[in-house]
Amino acid sequence: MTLKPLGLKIASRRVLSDVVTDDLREAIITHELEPGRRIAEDELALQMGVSRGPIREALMRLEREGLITTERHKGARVASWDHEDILEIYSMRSVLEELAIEWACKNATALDIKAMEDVLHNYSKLTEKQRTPSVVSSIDLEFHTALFAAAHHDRLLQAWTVLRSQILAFLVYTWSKDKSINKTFLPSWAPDHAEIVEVIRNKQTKKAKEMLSAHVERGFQRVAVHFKEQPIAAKKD
Amino acid sequence: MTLKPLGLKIASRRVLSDVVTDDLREAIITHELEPGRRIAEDELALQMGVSRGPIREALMRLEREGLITTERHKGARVASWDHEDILEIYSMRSVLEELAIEWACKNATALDIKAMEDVLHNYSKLTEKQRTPSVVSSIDLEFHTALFAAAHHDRLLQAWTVLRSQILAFLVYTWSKDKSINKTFLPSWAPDHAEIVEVIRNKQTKKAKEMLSAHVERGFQRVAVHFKEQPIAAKKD
DNA sequence: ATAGGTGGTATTGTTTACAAACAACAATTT
DNA sequence: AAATTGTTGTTTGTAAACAATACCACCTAT
Repeated sequence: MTLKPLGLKIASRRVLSDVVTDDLREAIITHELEPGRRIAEDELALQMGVSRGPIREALMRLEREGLITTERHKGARVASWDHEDILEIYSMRSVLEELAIEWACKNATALDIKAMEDVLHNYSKLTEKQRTPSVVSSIDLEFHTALFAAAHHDRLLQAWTVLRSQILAFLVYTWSKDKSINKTFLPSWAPDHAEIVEVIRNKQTKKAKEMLSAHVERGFQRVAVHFKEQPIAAKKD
Repeated sequence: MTLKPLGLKIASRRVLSDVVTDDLREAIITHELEPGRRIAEDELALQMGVSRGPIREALMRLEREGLITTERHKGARVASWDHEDILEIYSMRSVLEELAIEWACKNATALDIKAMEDVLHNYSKLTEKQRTPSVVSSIDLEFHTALFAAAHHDRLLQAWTVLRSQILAFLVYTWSKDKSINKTFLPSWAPDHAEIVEVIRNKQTKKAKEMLSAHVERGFQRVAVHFKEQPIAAKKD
């Protein structure tokens, strides 16, 4: 008579450097740490109550994600974004998502489709007031993450993870300054994404790629207007 | 009367973790460390005569490059490659190179073009005997690196750097086992790549993308036959 | 007054020591 | 004999001290 072992959820063995990484990422995305801001290892270690080891590890990971930049013997700074960065990020995103949806049409399981539909469902449950820039941005990227997961292409998913962090880092801030988004973007969000799920389910690869390409392009246009040749923050001391 | 300071080439302030990273990468690419091999921090630190700090940093970087895999509290292993990996890598490479050549057609400077031609020139200077798998692989990837550099797209170049390491890691080994390569691949290398330079110079974007797509596809076909459903090394120990 | 050297200070790079987690095996119980 | 528990050894995670580097202000000499 053995007890069923399930339900315990052992909390996935998080280690200090994981906690530091997540906290720092969150601080950067919310602009609690503004772009261009200097990050000293000692200062951060003291503030978070850990030694410099986990801090250094977290900084390396966030550098890989493109959220900070580092120089030899000079330390780290929160990344800042200009028009060129937006162009790079969205051009990259475009080709990656096209590849993703192509693979998703081939490899998506019923479970993968359901995961995407769950995101749509979660969005539909939001009240008017809950649709803040931060929440909608997260859900939007959550959908696309589900799409990349459905491709079953490890390297592609990893590349997306990097882009995703960078997109979140400027998107939340950008949208919070753009009230018009609520009228032009929110109403079409659910039908647009439902349409994407549908073509994947039907494995209409060609149509899927065209739709997603246009989808990403529209996203780029919405964001790009906020980065007309001027950085949102210059590198400061 | 001050001496002219130039010529010293201070070697760009390489730091211990850089040396460890490069040495380890080299060892993995040459299969001095075979795929699946366990890497213990202590052992490696002792062997290279440094402490575990720089070792850990190097391991993290190589994990980012996809040359090793790590698990919580369980350490690192040299990555091993199977058919699925090759499929992922070349599908990724295909879309990245198409984006690269598109941007290169727009942004390449005379210097960028010259850099690519220099690679062609270096290849042409090789004697028959110097055209070993290792040397030709390196020069081939060097050309494509010059192509990505010509795109002037930082994130794209970085993504290529990751793929490049992985490709080198299995290519050198694979080709060393394939004598037929010498007859089918080597003779067409120079004209194929000269053609690519030409369309970039003439900014024939559409034609360039088609050519490069076919070029990568041929590369995939050459490699894929060596990975028919069986890994080149199973995880051992 | 300015160019160039000089030293102090703050910060990163590295080492060493210690703690915690994991894996393998021995001992004990049923 | 099988399974569970305890123990031991190995390896990674973390902390804290030490060394090297870069930055900045000051000083000196022409």
